[in-house]
Amino acid sequence: MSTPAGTRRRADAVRNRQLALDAATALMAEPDASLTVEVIARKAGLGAATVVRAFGCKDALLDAAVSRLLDPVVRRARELIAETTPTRALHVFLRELIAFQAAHHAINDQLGGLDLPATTALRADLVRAVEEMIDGARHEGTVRTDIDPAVTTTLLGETALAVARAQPSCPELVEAYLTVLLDGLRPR
Amino acid sequence: MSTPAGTRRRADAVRNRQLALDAATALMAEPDASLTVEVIARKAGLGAATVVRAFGCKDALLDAAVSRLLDPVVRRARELIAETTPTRALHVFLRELIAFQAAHHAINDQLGGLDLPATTALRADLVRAVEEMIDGARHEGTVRTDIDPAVTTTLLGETALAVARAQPSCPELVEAYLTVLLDGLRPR
DNA sequence: GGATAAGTGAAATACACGTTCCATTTATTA
DNA sequence: TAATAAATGGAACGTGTATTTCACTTATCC
Repeated sequence: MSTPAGTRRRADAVRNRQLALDAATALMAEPDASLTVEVIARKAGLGAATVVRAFGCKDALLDAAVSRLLDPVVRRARELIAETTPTRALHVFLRELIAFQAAHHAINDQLGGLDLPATTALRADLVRAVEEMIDGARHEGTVRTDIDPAVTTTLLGETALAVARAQPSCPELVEAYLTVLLDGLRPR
Repeated sequence: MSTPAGTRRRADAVRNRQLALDAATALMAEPDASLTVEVIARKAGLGAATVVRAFGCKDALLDAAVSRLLDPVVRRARELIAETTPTRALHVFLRELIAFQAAHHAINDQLGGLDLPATTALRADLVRAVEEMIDGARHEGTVRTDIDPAVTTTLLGETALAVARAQPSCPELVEAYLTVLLDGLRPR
């Protein structure tokens, strides 16, 4: 379904698709990059038409690029769940998530009202993983049980994103956030 | 400097300026409104050219509209500071601020990288007011003193905004946020 | 009411995009 | 190497914007 249908795919097309993906991914780590097809194409050393053709449309390219960045984050969440206690996993992961978001805030800023299927699926995976951490931490007695787990997850996700956004102009924010939020989440 | 320079200003021009401002202000309360000059003009019953001319450029109109919405919020902050204890002021204002932001999230979403002088000034006033509340609450012993007041203010502002954004899809979020954050802010 | 300058808005312009065309180039295979 | 289909990218196109133009309308003042 994704491999040769009736005809062959040329090697240079495959390589160029990869170049476009690399360029887009790299741009997402650059604050204030504009992420237009032109800019991505120039960075990849390709024409704009080639970049678009390789993915069908611009949004598909963005979806692929974001997914590639998000995938290791989801893996990391699962790894932490497997290797340590839920409480520790939650604390460590939250800090790492903020760092990731701060380093790629194009992902959150420029991609507001877009339909990116692969990205959406990965985000769901990520939410599931955090919910598992919170659920485990509740059983360990380190997270309050008077707030719905799903709401707690949303609260964490949204506020962490906000902190990541604002971090560039206030580096101390992250530590303050983690201190206040994790304290506030403890049972009374 | 803002009143008649060498010639007269016609009454209908003044009235139309007001209509444009009203239209823009109203649109900011409508979620998913597009805030283009065309849309604003149609809503005001005017031509696009008239709307632009009344303010010089679109951004100046947006600046005026946002300022008009933000001004009462700043006044309310000062009123609370004058009328009640810092701790109570902080709690009440935070809840009201979130409600305001949720009701006008066009202000936060569509106006990302714009230069809006009046709005920026008002935002600074608002930050100052919240800093006063936090400072007072610290002296009352309800807010921890191991975090810099400015950082605390930033933390409150950014996370409150995030919660307001997400509220539509999760109404319980606001109460959860206020509970967790204000608990987390208490001295240990 | 008439003269005059101010104001109006539909249409033209300018610009930044994503996307598509198509004449040319290039990989692939025999 | 020749034949063929795939791929390329500069240019054209379509769309959605803000802004400007200009022939016309209207408020203002005598």
